[in-house]
Amino acid sequence: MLLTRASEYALLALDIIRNSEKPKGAEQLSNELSIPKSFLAKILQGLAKEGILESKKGAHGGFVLVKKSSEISIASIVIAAEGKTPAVFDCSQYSATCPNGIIGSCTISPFLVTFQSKVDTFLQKLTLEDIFN
Amino acid sequence: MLLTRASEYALLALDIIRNSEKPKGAEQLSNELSIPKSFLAKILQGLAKEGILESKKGAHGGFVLVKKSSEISIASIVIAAEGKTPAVFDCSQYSATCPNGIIGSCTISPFLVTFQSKVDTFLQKLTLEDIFN
DNA sequence: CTAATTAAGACTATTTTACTCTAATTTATA
DNA sequence: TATAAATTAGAGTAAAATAGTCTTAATTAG
Ligand code: SF4
Ligand code: SF4
Repeated sequence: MLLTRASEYALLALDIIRNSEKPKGAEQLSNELSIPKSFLAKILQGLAKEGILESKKGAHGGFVLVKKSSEISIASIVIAAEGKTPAVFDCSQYSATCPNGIIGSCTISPFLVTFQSKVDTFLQKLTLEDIFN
Repeated sequence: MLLTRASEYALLALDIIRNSEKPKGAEQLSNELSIPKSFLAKILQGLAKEGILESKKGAHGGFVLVKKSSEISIASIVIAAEGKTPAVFDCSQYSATCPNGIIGSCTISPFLVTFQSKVDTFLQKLTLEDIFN
């Protein structure tokens, strides 16, 4: 699985948030989507940290979009939700996790790197607006 | 992670096997690649079942390629190694695992399906020969 | 016959994912 | 200014997937 629940929940929540005038609270979103509140809250906090959402504390608080849908890439959302960019494989980003220490001379490494870059590009080019239209 | 160790080991092993005249045993491969023998054996058995490798039992046995490298898609290897096609997400193949039962009306499902199909196509078009050249 | 090898399947260990819980902080508004 | 409604932070837990192990059986070249 390239994506986890975190990305799913982030995208589902963002679709609701972008269609709302007022800030949407974590509890309200979790009800509408039938997903665990604490978990969703965590994810939304992550999106806020990355500057995708603005969070308003206190009564009548909640989350609102800061940018236009067309200015938010799916890549940025997924990275914020997962805490890292989704990897095709351990070493597909040269993250130095080769158990054999053979990165560089590995026969399949070039394939993995190309594959990863295809995925990266796909996600970077797509925006929130794209996927909901 | 879209791919697991099983795919990595399968590909690394296949590169050695295709460059060998004689059948390659699981033990020999596991030594050359420094990967656990039992685990590799399991994976090779899977490749044999899918008709990617031929296995020869008994003394001087081992594994050989049955088709030409250019006739073996990476997709078929990965499917054999993983036991299933690598999924972008739970529901990206309409495998009916939607916890909300909203497949069909889900706002992000179209995106997931397109993403999955991009990945599928990429892996289907690539052959063993391609990635080692 | 026998040593070398694959086959099959149950089992275990490790890691990652998917949460949960509690306490602290902020803020609109009554 | 008190209060209730929210986010924030971080530790902790449960479940699932990954990555392996082990043992026994079946083949087969020599
Ligand atoms: S051996 Fe190759 S594929 Fe495996 S981790 Fe190292 S670089 Fe990556
Ligand atoms: S809600 Fe949408 S994304 Fe989530 S599992 Fe169901 S169909 Fe897939």
